Amino acid sequence: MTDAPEAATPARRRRSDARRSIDAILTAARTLLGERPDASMEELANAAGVTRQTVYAHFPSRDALIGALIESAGAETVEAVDAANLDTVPPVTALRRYLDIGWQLIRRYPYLLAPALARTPPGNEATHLAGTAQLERLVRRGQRTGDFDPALPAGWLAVAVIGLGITAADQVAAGHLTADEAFTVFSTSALRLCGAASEPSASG
Amino acid sequence: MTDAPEAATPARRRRSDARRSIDAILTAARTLLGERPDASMEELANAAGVTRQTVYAHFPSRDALIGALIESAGAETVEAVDAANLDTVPPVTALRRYLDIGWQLIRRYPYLLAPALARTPPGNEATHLAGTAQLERLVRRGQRTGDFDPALPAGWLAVAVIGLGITAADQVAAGHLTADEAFTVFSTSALRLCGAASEPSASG
DNA sequence: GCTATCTTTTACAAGATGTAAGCGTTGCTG
DNA sequence: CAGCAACGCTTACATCTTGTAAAAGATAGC
Repeated sequence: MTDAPEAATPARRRRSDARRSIDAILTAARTLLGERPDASMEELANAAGVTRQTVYAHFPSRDALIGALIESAGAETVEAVDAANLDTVPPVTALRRYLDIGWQLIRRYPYLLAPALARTPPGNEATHLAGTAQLERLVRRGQRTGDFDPALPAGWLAVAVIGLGITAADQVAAGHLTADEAFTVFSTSALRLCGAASEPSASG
Repeated sequence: MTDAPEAATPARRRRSDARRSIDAILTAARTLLGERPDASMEELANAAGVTRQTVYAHFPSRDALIGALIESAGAETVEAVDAANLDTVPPVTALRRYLDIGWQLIRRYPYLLAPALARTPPGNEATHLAGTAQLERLVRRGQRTGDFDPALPAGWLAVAVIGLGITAADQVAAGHLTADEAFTVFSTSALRLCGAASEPSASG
């Protein structure tokens, strides 16, 4: 999950306290950046219980740290989606499951949609793209089977659905919707956008 | 249009060169921040042909400058929407016009959706809200007349449509779509989201 | 216990944001 | 046209933040 900073070195042996520090930094950054995306490196280090230089010892720059966070959350989600066996269920059901997983991602890692962090640091677009690629494949399958409207390109629908999720999360953050309300309108909107035949929004 | 920085002082008399400086700063900031949202105040000042301190003479802080930009663009758009007489045409037509105006706003002022600028500086949420309020009213009218699906709350649909526009603009910026393609899928998606009966996407 | 590794301390450099005072310049206005 | 007030420019300073660097102390692993 929480991968080593340098992706180049395949499996460098680290001392236990080093791993502990890295984990503490990532955890502290997750929570603190979720509240204040412009927190300084010093604040991050203090929250993690280490000094600023220790942070730099593991992450060469601020962008690298943020990149590790995004990478971590993205990989986790891709894994969850893969484990959900979306290819073996009807497209509408698969989309519902995908929305559910994606919504949990946004809720658990609110820092992901913090404006200052939204600009993807170069290098880790791969994971982000992997997430949308999964959705795009799902949409394309649904269009082939006739469950989704093929009028709009699958690539667009994928990013549009993700955009709707971000909008919904923003509404929660702004206090305009509760989390449950937001997920309901998000799901309904995403299904409608994909042209799915309107079905009862039964959970599960 | 380009209003004075301090909204408190109602109509303070300014010298002509002061107005010229303010205008040069705003214009330069528009273009430069559109390209590089993290441009420094010094770069902004140089682009405007003034010194950094002159910028600070008119805008007390960076956020204040950005706020003035957003305020300016927002007011301009609200004005354009008001002038479009959206209340006197069928809701679907009105929505099409609104999408057109909104799209032009995004295209003309790409800096508006730059991540670093997206966090609205406190104080000028009013104009932004005014823009969505217009859309929300439009959607609500369409729901009353039966042209739009009333299943989803109008407030959500309004922000969701705007979110779709931002997503579409992002796709253009990322080079995944041309501007024309993006507007097409954006319009189609927005209409579908509102539950508008599918009509030929005739322009005008 | 020894040693490589990790953390901390201390120091430095660069860049950005703001603040402030002094002086020259420009544009109104009488 | 002359004077005054407003305005812009220069210079200087303070602070915060990022990032680099080296040396000394602490710790884990063997």
